[in-house]
Amino acid sequence: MGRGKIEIKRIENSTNRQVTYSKRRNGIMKKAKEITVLCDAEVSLVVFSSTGKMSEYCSPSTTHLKGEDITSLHHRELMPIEEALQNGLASMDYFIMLKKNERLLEEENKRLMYILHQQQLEMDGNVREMENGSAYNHDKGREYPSSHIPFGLTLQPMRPNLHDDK
Amino acid sequence: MGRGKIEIKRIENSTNRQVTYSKRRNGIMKKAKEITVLCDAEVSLVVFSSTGKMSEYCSPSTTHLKGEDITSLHHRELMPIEEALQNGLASMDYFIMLKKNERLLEEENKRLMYILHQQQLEMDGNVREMENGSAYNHDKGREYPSSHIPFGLTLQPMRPNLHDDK
DNA sequence: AACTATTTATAAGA
DNA sequence: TTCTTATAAATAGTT
Repeated sequence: MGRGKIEIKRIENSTNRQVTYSKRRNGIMKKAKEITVLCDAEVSLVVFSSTGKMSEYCSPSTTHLKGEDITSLHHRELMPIEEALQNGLASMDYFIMLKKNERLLEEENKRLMYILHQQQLEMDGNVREMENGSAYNHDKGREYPSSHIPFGLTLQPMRPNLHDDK
Repeated sequence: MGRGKIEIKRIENSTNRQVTYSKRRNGIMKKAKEITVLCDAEVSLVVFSSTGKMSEYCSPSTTHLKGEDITSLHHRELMPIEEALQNGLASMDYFIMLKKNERLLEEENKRLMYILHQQQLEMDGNVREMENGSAYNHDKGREYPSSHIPFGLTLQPMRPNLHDDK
């Protein structure tokens, strides 16, 4: 879409490549914002130029979960994962599932950090309260202020041989 | 770019919104591929529809780290994170940084799982070898087969009050 | 799922 | 580089 048609292959001229990069980066960022607004979508877009410079766009609700989304998100996405874990799926399956939702990955990361911290407290002999139930807490939202992170899924990390354990 | 000009605001009609989403998602994915090829760029694009369905494009070298990229990636991205952790930044800062790169988030998740497992082994009294150094391992790639995950960054999760610890 | 009238993006030129 | 503009490409509304 310009004065002439171009083939989609690497632009060898470095100056042209940079100019085209700049124009098209602006274009794709604009498109990302538009689809977010028009279609109520969530978008994460990260672009690195060949010189290593990063540009990024992230739709607002991807950064922080909105309260009203949490329950439906849980039922749509977390429950199947929880069931899969309870059925003893190995960690690779677990990650393949997690990969389907970046927010989950981020939250799971936070929760792992929390569990890790709890374990460290326990190892240090100064744990206060350590839940051992497996039920997901349906009552609370899933925002994790740095000072207090609720305990969620009971994870069974890195136990690859539980498939037939039932 | 259509029969009529539209305002960039949420499309209220659900059917139209879905149709537009589908068209524009295809469009932005195409743009992502094109800028990758034309400009030798790296792109990560993840889009969620309002119904929660994910589509993603990831330029080839972003999907799986190529050997030759690892060192430069490490210096560009991991080192600052490692330094930040060692300087005692709280977990929120940590995640904001991690958020800049989905690969890092996923890998960090795997590593947390690994550390967690190691701790569990240690608590069970059957740990075999537990590294305690903090140096990142430059010699190996960063793929994590489920059977053996290398130990990477030494994390200090959930210690929000270390800022002035130096 | 196609079709097309228009708008939008952008390649090349200034 | 930034601005311009002819043209290619994307897509809104229609069938």
